[in-house]
Amino acid sequence: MKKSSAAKVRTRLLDAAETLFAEHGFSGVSVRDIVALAGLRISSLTYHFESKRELFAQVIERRADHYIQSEQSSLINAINSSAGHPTAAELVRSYLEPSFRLSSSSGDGWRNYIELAIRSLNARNNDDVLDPLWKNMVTTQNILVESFAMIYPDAEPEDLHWAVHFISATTMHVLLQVGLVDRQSAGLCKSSDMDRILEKMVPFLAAGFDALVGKKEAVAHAAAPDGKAD
Amino acid sequence: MKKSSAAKVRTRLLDAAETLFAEHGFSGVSVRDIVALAGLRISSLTYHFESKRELFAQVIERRADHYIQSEQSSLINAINSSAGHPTAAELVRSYLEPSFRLSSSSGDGWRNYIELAIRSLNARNNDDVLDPLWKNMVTTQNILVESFAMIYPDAEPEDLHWAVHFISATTMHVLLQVGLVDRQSAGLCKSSDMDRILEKMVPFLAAGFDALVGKKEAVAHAAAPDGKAD
DNA sequence: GTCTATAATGAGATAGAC
DNA sequence: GTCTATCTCATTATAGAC
Repeated sequence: MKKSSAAKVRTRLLDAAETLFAEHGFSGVSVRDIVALAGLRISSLTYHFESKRELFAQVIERRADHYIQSEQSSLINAINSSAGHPTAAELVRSYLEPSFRLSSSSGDGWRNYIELAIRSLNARNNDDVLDPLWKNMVTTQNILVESFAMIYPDAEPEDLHWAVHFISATTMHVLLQVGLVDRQSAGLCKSSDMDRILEKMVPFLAAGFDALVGKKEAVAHAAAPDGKAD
Repeated sequence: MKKSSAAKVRTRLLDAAETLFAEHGFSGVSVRDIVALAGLRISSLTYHFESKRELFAQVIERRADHYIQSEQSSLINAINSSAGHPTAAELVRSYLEPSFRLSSSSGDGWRNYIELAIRSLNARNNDDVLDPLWKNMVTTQNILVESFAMIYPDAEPEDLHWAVHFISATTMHVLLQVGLVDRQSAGLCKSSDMDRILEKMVPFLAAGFDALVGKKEAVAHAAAPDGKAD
């Protein structure tokens, strides 16, 4: 019962830390809170991780590769499966889908992780621990930019970056599942209903993208059925 | 030098707290940090504010009315000045403009305040201190929903709320000025360039809105040049 | 590997001189 | 109104028994 529960204790500590960090942030949580939730003692935490900060680092690291890979392979898959010419809506959907699916998967683990990652990356104070996550996020964004560049070959690079900026901004905030929309709509919309949000968000963002980047001499949303669409 | 600097000391403490809370969050800052930045002693803080939490509450409260009023009056103004029939782009612009203007106004005060407010509201753990801010945010959102309902009378209420959700999500994240777009574009776009962002963001969001809400039996992104557009 | 016990430091808040 | 000095408690981390 010692060797096998060793790994399990480690996992329990990571899970507890993930939950609490997601809820209250790094500074808002004490190691006492963490070991209490895990049903352990402080010294057990120090045995498996050398410090609170190191524990945080490993919480971030644990799911990082899986998360990044899900996003990037989904994008690459969308490009390949459409013979290198996906629609804007397909690209947006393939960008959103992995995060949304993971965030609403069973258990709170992935939701907590995604919220923690987003809040950490959005903080002003950028801990070195987050550097790999940052780097991979930049890569993902650029895959999206380059994918869009393929279907909008005349677009200004600046506009592509702004559009992707807006897409990721919306995405990151939506993934936080802040309850504002629940309250403003008196319960008609739920910020946790990721399926419905995906359905509504894809056309919203695709049209925004087209308006910002796909104009040139044609108008975006009015009568201009030339090329582009098929 | 005592009476006149009394108010100034209070302000210095509020300013220091605002700056540090915006940078590191409530839990990430100690009262020692705050009084150090203000060039004072802890007991001075306790004299003017009874506790750290009370200081935080007054930081939030200090600019709340001005902030909320700017947003709401800008929206109401947009409706009135267009004789009750503004365009989607006008509405979006009037929604964004006050926050953007304040955020990039001289000094860091407003930028810090807005970031602090957004991060606090987006936290899972909702302190009672934020209740008035929450309430006013919901009101603002509903003004926007109702304004859009005027120009899209056939829209489903649910879609209006989702669209406003996406608009506010983008806005809140953009206002945080996270440097992702700076890095992904290698400096071509700056997340602090609020003027340029406003210029690009208005058509993006307006088109997204139109695609989500302004459709009905027509298709969103393909050739369907009937009615609607004029 | 996990425990109890405790060290060492930092936290928020207060007392009382001036 | 602001200071110095201090209280009290919570925090991270470690020592050493088992």
